[in-house]
Amino acid sequence: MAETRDRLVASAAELFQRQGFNGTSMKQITDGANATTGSLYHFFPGGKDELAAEVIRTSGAGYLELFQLVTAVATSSAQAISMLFEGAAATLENSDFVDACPIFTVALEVASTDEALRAACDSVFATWTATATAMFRKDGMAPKVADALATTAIAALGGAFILARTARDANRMRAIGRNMTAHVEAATAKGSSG
Amino acid sequence: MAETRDRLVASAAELFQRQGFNGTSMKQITDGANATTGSLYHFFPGGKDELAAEVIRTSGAGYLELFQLVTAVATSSAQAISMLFEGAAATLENSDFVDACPIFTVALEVASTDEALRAACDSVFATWTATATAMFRKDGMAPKVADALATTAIAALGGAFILARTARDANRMRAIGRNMTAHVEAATAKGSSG
DNA sequence: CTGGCGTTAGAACGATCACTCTAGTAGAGC
DNA sequence: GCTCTACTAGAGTGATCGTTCTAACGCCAG
Repeated sequence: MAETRDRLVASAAELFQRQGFNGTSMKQITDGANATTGSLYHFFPGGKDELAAEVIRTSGAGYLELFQLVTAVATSSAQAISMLFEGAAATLENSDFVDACPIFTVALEVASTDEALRAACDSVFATWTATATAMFRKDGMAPKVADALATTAIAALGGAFILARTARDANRMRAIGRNMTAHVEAATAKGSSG
Repeated sequence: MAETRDRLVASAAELFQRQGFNGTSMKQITDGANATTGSLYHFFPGGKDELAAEVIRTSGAGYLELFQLVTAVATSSAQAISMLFEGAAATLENSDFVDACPIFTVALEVASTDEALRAACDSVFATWTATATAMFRKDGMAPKVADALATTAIAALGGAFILARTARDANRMRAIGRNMTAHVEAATAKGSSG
């Protein structure tokens, strides 16, 4: 049963995205994973911090893969952004607004209090930004411009999670998505012409 | 000494923006306010939840006032947005990246687990959105367009707090601010001409 | 001085926290 | 069969959690 470790990570990820890092207890994690305390500390001797770091890495890599899939399918950067926000809106609706991104949530919560987790979140954001930057650069955008635009898109997505979930209204996510799509379209036009 | 209540709210607000709702204990709050448990439960019989709701209301009103001040000084909507992000970037730098907005933080943390706090955060976001919407409407924007743009700007600010604080880099906040400023400029031009 | 009121003081409560520890099971290699 | 290793099981640790409770304080009214 090497799957126990995976179940623990999955359980923690789900709980973190619903109730955050500090709001989630080890007991909830083991219960959700059908595992025991002994197993948890066998796989993660570093305790909650080590488990959380693994959750952030794993989830971060998963979302990155998802984004790369979207960019592969999309016919333009703007469409990729549009699909990204629409997907997030659908996820929110389908989970009755309980599921947000665990990384945004944990990042905001522990950035000032847990250096290891802060660094882990930062690494994940860096991979996302790099991928989005590469996409925008294909449109002929200058490196700095593409990087700033990628950062903006990710920030808008993170903020959209906050607002949409707090309002329990996925249309808020969609409205933000439309604005970002238009912004990317404008930036793309300018970048490829200039 | 009616100030004890205020000190408790101020202490809680500061702690919440640094370490979140669940990451902050009642002892930390009373210590920071130079108050005792008895005083805390005298002023807030509803406990941590009631205190947090008051923090959200008070902080929310404070930021609203600040934003209204900015709009009064700014010569355009775009400039107001620019000033807003610049101010946030400066705050982050001056606090060595420990101080974020307590409302964004608490909202993301408890939106799924504490209905009263979720509603309190939602109310605050609604006042912010309404004020920003009104500003954009003065530029001739249609109601729905203005509302979506206001929502986008606030989301970008919230997300910018996450990214800038996690990266410990205020320039990330500034880059996002420049993008949003440009986006508002474009929307303003379109709104007032169409 | 006496009584009442708003506030403070902080000990004490049961619950739960993250975590440790010892005992045990299951399967592979010999 | 035996041993070794990987993993599971869960009771137990002290600390800390949010909260309750009783006692007392300072101050004004009579």
